[in-house]
Amino acid sequence: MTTRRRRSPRGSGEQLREEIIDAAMGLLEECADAEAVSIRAVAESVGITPPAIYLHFTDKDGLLDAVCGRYFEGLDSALGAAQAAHDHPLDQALAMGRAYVRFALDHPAVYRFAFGHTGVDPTPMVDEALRTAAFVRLAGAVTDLVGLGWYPDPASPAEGVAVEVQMALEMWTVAHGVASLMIAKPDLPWGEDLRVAESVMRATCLGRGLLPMVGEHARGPEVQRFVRELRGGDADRAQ
Amino acid sequence: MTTRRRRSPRGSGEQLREEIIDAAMGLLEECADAEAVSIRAVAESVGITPPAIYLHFTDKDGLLDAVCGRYFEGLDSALGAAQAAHDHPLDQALAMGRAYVRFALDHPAVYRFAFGHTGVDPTPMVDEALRTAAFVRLAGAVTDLVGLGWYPDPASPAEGVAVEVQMALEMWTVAHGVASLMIAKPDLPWGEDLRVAESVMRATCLGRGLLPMVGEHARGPEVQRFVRELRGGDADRAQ
DNA sequence: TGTACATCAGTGAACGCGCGTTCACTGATGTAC
DNA sequence: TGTACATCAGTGAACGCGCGTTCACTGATGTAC
Repeated sequence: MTTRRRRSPRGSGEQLREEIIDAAMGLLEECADAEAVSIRAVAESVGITPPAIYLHFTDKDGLLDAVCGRYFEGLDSALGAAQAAHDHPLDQALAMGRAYVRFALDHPAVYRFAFGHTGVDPTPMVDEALRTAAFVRLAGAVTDLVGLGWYPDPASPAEGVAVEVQMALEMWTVAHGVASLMIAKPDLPWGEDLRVAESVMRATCLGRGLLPMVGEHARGPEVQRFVRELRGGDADRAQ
Repeated sequence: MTTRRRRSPRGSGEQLREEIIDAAMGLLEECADAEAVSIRAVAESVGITPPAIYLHFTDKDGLLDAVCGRYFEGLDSALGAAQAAHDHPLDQALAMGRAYVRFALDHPAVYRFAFGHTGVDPTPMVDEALRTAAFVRLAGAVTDLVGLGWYPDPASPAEGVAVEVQMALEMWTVAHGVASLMIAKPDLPWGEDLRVAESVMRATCLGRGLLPMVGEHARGPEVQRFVRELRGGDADRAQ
């Protein structure tokens, strides 16, 4: 049992609420297991009694939702910083991918928890995904790329889904794959830092642009220009 | 309570063991939640009493390990069939990627459970991964591709890890990303069947080969040959 | 073929535990006069 | 400035529950004679 905390003054209920979220997030990371995060453990960690939690959250799910919300806020903030550090949308997209993986690795247990439930929720997941600021941010950079002609519309657009949404989804998939597998299997030969992430994201960006481009007739110079541009700013882009 | 089952004859303890694994796997898929799989629920599903489980497994973890083992057996078998259906190692790699995603989507809860724990286990994970037949199979196809000159050794080999291991790891990452995110967010605009998986895996194969190839000097015809070959057998490769 | 017996797969009841949540309460904080 | 009082953030004790696991047991199965 930690020391008893001073009672909050009248108007500042919000502060304890934040402390509870902090504690829950800390326990989740510490134990690396969502089942170990109990109302009792969170309360003890904050220095209050279990029932006090219910003054700030309707139930345990409410608390865990808040933890996820906190994570996504931080994620969007990290992606925003990564985006702001670059001008070209390709650099922005790659930087956001790196930031995404890095942020996930910094909060592995929360990340696993946030993506460890099926999407059969009350809230439809499409809306949730679109409302997720992080995904919108990524899709924005990809849209800019399409606008620059890097990713021409495919010959056969699939099911009326915009090409930039498809591509943002694929980039998200790749970043998620790296983050998720690095968390699940940290002892695989990942090499130093984000080497694999960098390589696979770059390969996807390159290959994804080339696939439709060479579909009907292989346009040599165009392919080479594309490749040169993608490879051009390596030194600047490497973080 | 289901009907009481006939007692197994003397030598056939193995059969009930398999039935218990089946039941646990079924419950896991049904509830889509590992916490819902209790010893009691499994026992009731099989038609035995809880203590009988302990005649076949040391404890609950032992049972869940066996469930994962069953999954990985099936996965390797599915990948084997996919591989056997093609001659060219690139076709084999892509087919195995598709089979990986398809098999994961067929057992979403088990997949999530198998990848939902950190690798800080007694068994070192590198060994486990290398012993995993499925990964060895994929790495084999990639090794064949390297042998055919599709993926030349990089100018700067990273940390002494063989290029084919790096590439197999990246392909695994991509397939895992698709499977994992499709399971976690089924309502995203994935399109029909494995469209996104097909696209992103193909893009990775293409871009991954091009990245080192154009590193020092952009070799035009070589790039085009590569691209043509990759795109050549579309009709044959589409499942 | 018939009977006594050893084996051991599975049972029934119970254990201790930690959990999420409730409810009547307490007592420090801030306010009205 | 001093006092009585309302508010409400947090407490303490308890609830019912389902869990993993144990242990002495039962009784069908197979075997020895």
